[in-house]
Amino acid sequence: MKTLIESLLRRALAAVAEELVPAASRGVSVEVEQTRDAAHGDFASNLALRLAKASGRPPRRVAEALVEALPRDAAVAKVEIGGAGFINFFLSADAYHEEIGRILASARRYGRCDLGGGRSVLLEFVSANPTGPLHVGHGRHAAYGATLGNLLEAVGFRVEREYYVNDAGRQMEILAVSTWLRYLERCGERLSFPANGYRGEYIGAIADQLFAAVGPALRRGGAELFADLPPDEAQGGDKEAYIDALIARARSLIGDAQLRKILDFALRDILTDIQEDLREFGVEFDRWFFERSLEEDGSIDRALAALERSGRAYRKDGALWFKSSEFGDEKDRVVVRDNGVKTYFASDIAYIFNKLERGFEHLLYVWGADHHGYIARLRAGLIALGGRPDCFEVRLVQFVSLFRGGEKAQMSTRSGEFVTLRELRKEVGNDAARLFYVMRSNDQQLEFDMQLATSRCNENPLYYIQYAHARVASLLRQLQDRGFVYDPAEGLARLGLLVAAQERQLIGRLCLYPQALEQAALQRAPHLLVHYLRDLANDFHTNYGAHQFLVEDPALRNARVALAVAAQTVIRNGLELLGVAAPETM
RNA sequence: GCGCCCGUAGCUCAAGUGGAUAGAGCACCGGCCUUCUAAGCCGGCGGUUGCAGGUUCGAUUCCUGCCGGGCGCGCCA
Repeated sequence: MKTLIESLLRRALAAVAEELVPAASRGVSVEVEQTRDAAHGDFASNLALRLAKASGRPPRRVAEALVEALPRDAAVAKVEIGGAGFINFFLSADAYHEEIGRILASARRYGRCDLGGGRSVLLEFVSANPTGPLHVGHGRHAAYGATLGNLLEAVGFRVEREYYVNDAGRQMEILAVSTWLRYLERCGERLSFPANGYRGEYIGAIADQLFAAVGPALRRGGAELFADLPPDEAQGGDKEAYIDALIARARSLIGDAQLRKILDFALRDILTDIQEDLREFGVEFDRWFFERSLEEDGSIDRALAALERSGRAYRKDGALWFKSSEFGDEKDRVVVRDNGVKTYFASDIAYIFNKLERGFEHLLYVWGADHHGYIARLRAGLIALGGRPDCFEVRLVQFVSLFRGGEKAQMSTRSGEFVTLRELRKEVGNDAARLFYVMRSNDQQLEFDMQLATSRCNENPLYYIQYAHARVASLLRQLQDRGFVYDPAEGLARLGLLVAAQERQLIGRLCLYPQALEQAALQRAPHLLVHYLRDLANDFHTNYGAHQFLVEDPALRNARVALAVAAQTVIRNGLELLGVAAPETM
């Protein structure tokens, strides 16, 4: 509909271009927008305002000339000039009714389009370190990323969802040592737990399983364990140096192979938990990509070699540096430390190299807001490796504050005081969690009110939207109970009977769905879809309260029911993209 | 100090990437249930969009400078 009006305007512009300033009209793009105010019609264009200056005429005069030259079309009932010089288009009722017909005919597919043209997008999200269960912050990433993937698919992109598992590096060794120490406690050793260790209760549970599996085979005495270690934080020392020394000690006492076994034991347990958690949350991944594989298949070395070959890496102070400052980063970054250990950043570069090698046209990352400092350096890596800068996109998700009974809950993986995603889901349910997580703009900090999410009153947008869907289902059941038969074809043919303000409002809102969907997808803004659905539910409830549906007159009855079914269809489609159930009864 | 995000009604948030009179929900006040779910509907109240400039036909939106809040700035991961 929008494109139709744009083409009409373009033809009008071409017709009057001679009379106006030709050079000016050539550079102007024709823009048509939906109006916010019904008094301004359905669509409006600011074309005349934009041409006014170049043509040297008042905007309204330009608008008059354009309207004069506008071709006629059955879908356009009326054209007016409003405000400073807006051209307002009023659509015919038929144009709307045809759209309702498309909703009923397309049903579950309504709103989908091929804007993306099948272009491939690699969507990486969550990617939380497998050092503990997912907490409520990860839940927001999961809900946001999953919804984003659904939206992009709905508008025609081919989306691959990927989780990057950081199963290599120092934090994994800390995990292994933390698990081993808890295991030693199970064996009867008394020891002080390192400040930098993972303190969560889940470590103890893993240690229990480890003990059950291997018995006391990995037990070592406290004396040899702690002899000659540097001071921990509590003793005024450096907790990083202390944990590194502890890792080295563990390795010398039980051997590298055994430490690796403990690491894998803990990793498998935690990762399995994460995978189950996400699956239960309705968040699916096409691929779990392991950081370790980058080292094992030589990807890191290949990526570093590529940098060195192209002169984008150099040696200084015994370390290998990437000249990221040449590509927009604020300073160069170390990729191989002077002790020969590759940095996390080296893995990231190798991973992005790998993504490019796999042929993805667009790389979309969802990161926590605290990672914004990495955007510049990773983009630098991408450019250095030959990627197009515009195929790299990062969406930051701001923090979640959880409130329970007015109390703000603290979240920290190390302290073990966090609230897990699983706990949250259990308390408020998947539907409330999915909706609340994406209800706000991703770059807005989220205050997640668990009491609101569980409340069964109308403060809760989840119930408001779901209730609209259930009401239609209930209506259809009532219809059957009363011996009526719904005739969709007649309903569609009789939509002209629905001329009340509430009905016209609802019809208009329904027709906006494809654009709401497109906008939410292209702006990476699922919250726009939530707001649209809330508004739609509002229009539905208003209309529902204003009219009787199951009336004797079959024409009117079928028309009203058809409209209700169309509303139900759009609500169901929208909720599906959000990963929220559309219940038949409530 | 530098960088990123945010600042809009009493509260929680929108505002289709520069459009027309800045919108919802909650809270507060007042109406509507013997009829399809009152988990609902209708009406009212509520604003110098943090402050000061600038850009232009037009600014919550873009630019500059302040103020306030969050986060980040390692040969950590």
